[in-house]
Amino acid sequence: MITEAEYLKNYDATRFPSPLVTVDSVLFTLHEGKLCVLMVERASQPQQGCWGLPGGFIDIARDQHTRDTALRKLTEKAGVSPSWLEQLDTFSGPDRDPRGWSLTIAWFALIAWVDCAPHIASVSDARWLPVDELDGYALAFDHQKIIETGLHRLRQKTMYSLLPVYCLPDTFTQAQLHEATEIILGQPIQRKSLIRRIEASGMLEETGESVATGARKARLWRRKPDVDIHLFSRNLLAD
Amino acid sequence: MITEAEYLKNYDATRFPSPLVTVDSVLFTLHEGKLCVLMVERASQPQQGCWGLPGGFIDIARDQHTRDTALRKLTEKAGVSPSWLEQLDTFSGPDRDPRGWSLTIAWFALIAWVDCAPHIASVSDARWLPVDELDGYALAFDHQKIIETGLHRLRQKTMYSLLPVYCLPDTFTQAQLHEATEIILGQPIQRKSLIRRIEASGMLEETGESVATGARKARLWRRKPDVDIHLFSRNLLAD
DNA sequence: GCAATAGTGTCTTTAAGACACTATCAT
DNA sequence: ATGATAGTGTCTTAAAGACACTATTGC
Repeated sequence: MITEAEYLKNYDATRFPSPLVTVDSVLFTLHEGKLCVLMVERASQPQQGCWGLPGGFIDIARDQHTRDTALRKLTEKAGVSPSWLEQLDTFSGPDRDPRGWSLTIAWFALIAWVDCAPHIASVSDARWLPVDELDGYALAFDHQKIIETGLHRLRQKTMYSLLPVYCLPDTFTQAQLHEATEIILGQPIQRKSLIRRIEASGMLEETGESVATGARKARLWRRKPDVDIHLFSRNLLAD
Repeated sequence: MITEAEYLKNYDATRFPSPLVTVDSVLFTLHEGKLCVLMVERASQPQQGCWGLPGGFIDIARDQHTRDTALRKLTEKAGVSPSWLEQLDTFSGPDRDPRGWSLTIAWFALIAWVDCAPHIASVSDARWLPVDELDGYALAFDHQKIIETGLHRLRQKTMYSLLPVYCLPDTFTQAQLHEATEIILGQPIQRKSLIRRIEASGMLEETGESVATGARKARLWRRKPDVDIHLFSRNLLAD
């Protein structure tokens, strides 16, 4: 019987073959009436030239969690950290990456288009692709499946929370939230239902300002500082 | 510019330091009116003698997914594969394991107590621990936190599905499902609500048999073969 | 004034909560 | 027959759906 200290002194982490571990993020935004996902053109092998999710290897010297890895890679590509970031799922297996048995920890993120538009416009390898046009692109590895999982999470959570506010700028109108919700869910939503939810959630507050949108001015709203997301006990579109 | 084939020929997966990757499972069951989690007494270092979740390293020669790793380890410890198995979350960081930067993929599982009682009784290192008595045990690594995350998942999902049926034997009465739901949620549930949900879910069917429970006989139910779980659009206990 | 968008009032619908009622079985 | 547990009927309640109504603004 040895002590833990003795055991650790002699421990060799490379004795057993271990999987290749990466972290990838599905970052959604809304732009011109479409739901888009941030994709990066792969500059190097493998799958060079394909479009892949922003991600990469964990830097065990710098990252305290895989969340840090996700944030680091997203900040590199989008120039800003997302408004929403949560773990999505992991994807693993011997065949998903030609380099061998691999595992990716996928994160799910949201951001307002305006918050990163300038940065993304300035780089040539990152681009917002509308999710309904992904068929036209060669996607790397199993990233198509990861995106679908992210889409499913986005739609589910939109049914029982105000998650779409994290796709909007700091201040926004009820109409913007309404449009965002309809784009994500792909069907019409009663305006009244959303307004009731804004009230009931306690997540949002009026800024006091209004903006002209062509007709009557609309009041501006923002998320209360440091407020947690509110989960409703019923879904929208319950049929 | 090199081709992918040339690149792969020269690829060395050990060039970059990579995290220690494990798979752990939170397997819950119900026994004697208590919610229990399967724990294993650690036979070797690190954290020898502590109680930990059943889990271990991925065997990249045998496991096609981390799900297979979870199943392999659970079958070793519980002697049977769980009725329910889904991915829970990942936990990572430089300090959670003394061997170095580590990552565990946590799975969430349910099984009926009777299905693995004989096997667990036959081994000395695995035991069902009631979740409300875990304070009395030295738990390994961050397994306390992983269990709490599993508990949260179990309680949330119980509010909008019939998930507790996966903690019950193949055939069961409405009263058993009712009791299971109340134990998991920790508060009384209207019998009528559950009966309505059984009907509406389309997941269950009567076996045609009845069992005596002391008074009037109760009808037996089972899950329809290969049926998917039904998600309700409202939660129980919505207040 | 009129068109257009913002915002409200209120009736209907759905599924849960509450709880009393009836049914069946062992004794 | 009685008591206990199984199972039903039905009223109330909470929140979404539907949709018509009023309010405000630019022209």
